[in-house]
Amino acid sequence: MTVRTRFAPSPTGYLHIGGVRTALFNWLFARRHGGQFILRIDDTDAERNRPEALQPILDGFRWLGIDWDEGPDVGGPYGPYFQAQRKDLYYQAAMRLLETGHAYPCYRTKEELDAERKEAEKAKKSYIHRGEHRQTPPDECLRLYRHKPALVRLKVPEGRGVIIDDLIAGKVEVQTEAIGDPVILRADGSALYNFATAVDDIHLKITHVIRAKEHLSNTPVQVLVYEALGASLPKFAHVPVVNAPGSNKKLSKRDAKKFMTPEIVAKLRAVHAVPADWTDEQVMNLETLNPVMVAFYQALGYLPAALVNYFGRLGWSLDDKTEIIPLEDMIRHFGLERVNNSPAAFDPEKLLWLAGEYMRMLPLEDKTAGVIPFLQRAELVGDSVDEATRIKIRRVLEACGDRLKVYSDIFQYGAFFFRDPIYDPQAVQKRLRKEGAAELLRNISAELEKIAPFEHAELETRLKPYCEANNLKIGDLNHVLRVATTGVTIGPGVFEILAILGKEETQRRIGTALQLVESV
RNA sequence: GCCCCCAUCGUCUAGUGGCCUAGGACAUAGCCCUCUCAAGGCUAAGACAGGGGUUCGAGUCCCCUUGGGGGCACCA
Repeated sequence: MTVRTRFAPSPTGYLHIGGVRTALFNWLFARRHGGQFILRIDDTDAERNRPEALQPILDGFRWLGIDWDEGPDVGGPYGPYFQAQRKDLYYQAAMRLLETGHAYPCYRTKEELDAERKEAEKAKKSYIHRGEHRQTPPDECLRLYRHKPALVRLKVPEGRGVIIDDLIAGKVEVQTEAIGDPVILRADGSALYNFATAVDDIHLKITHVIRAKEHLSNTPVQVLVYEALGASLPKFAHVPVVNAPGSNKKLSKRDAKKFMTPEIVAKLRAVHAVPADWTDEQVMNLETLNPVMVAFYQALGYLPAALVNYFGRLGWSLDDKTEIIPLEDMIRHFGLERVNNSPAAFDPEKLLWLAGEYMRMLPLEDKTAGVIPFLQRAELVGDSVDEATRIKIRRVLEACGDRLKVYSDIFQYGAFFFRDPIYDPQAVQKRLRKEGAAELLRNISAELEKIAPFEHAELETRLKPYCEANNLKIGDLNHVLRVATTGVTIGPGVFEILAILGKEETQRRIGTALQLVESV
């Protein structure tokens, strides 16, 4: 039997990290065993469902390279893949249960139920609902239901345990005494989650249900549905939740606001992920781009491979030391046996480190192609990039070396290559407003004028003797030159910078810097 | 309240009774390299939640306590 796994997001929010991790585990497991990975959309809750929230989810998966064999856009033999379009299936299954005596209609009103619940609470007993039609014969139940549709409840068998042999959580047993007869169908004929999920998983021939740990306590009910429907059980694997950084609380999209610190807002502005004329208030209220969402990392220019590696390692390990696990290796070795059975906290710093490692491994050509959209969004290069610009970008990237961990780091290390320097007052104060700095700059300028070709090696071999002759340290010269030509104190090596800028531009910037210093 | 689950450095993890004086990684600190910033190299600090058992021997098995999580819906 071929392995079939599924991920069933509900389009109520955007693709967030915990979901991606769960989806990735499903995907890896399917790929590892040459099976199929299915995307099913749990959109039965019309109130919370936002149709526009689906596209970002699909886009996010595609960006990460998590593809699905069946689901939205691609179809498949067991469709439709939207629960909202599968209502007939649930209804039919519920009718079958009614016929076979595994379910019964329940005419109790909400008020009555609430009262019973309150009573039980008062008596300090847990409330386990058992409807009066449990004992009613199937044909009578069916007749009643046809006559007057109502809630349909599953008849939970009494006096036995339900055992879940979970691939991650181990053996879990629950007594049926602790399970109230669950509603499987509302009076309007719509299905409830626990029922719809089981019906779908049966219909989709899912062999391995890999999902978040919070569903573990739902599983006994679903197992009972499987049994009532006469279906064979899939394997279950409940993946522990992902916790918020530095906490033992589950990472939640409802936490999104908390992540919107001034630092994050500044970061989003820096990468031009939001319109420049937005107020801080507007950016703060943006719920789609924050560290809980995958789109955030895309906007900042994280390499998708790094995210996949990170999420793969969050709760799963290859061995006792491997951190960087290329996708092919992950697929080859992924297994549920090595998934931890305790929650893991999301660590953005380790993710950043991994992003840097992947960026470092990326061929220059790919890096160039990847960084261009970021430069375009910031309007540092035009919409169409000609060959000369492309070569320049490549040279800039080469000069930046391993400094780039994510694409948006280009703004920090290389923006000045594509626009005039923005002189940082502190840098100017420290390096240019020093005694003799202006004169030094003028002298260097004269020296630079004599250098040809204006290349890294030539600059270095000519400027070093100059320093020695004038009793200067190379650093003294470079600091001044760096601030004069870039406006800031950080960046690639100064000789590389000058070579990329070219003699003319270098001289022009030195001139600007001199004017700036002498104007006050 | 009831039911279920979890527990190794700050964080991700290795560990399935002797290989553990508990290994690796991120982060942290120091040093080296160096024109800045990164990167890199070296070094340091840092954990078996607590208490009982079982055993010749326990991070590893059992029980209790504590702490945490999830569920107990006509949400998914």
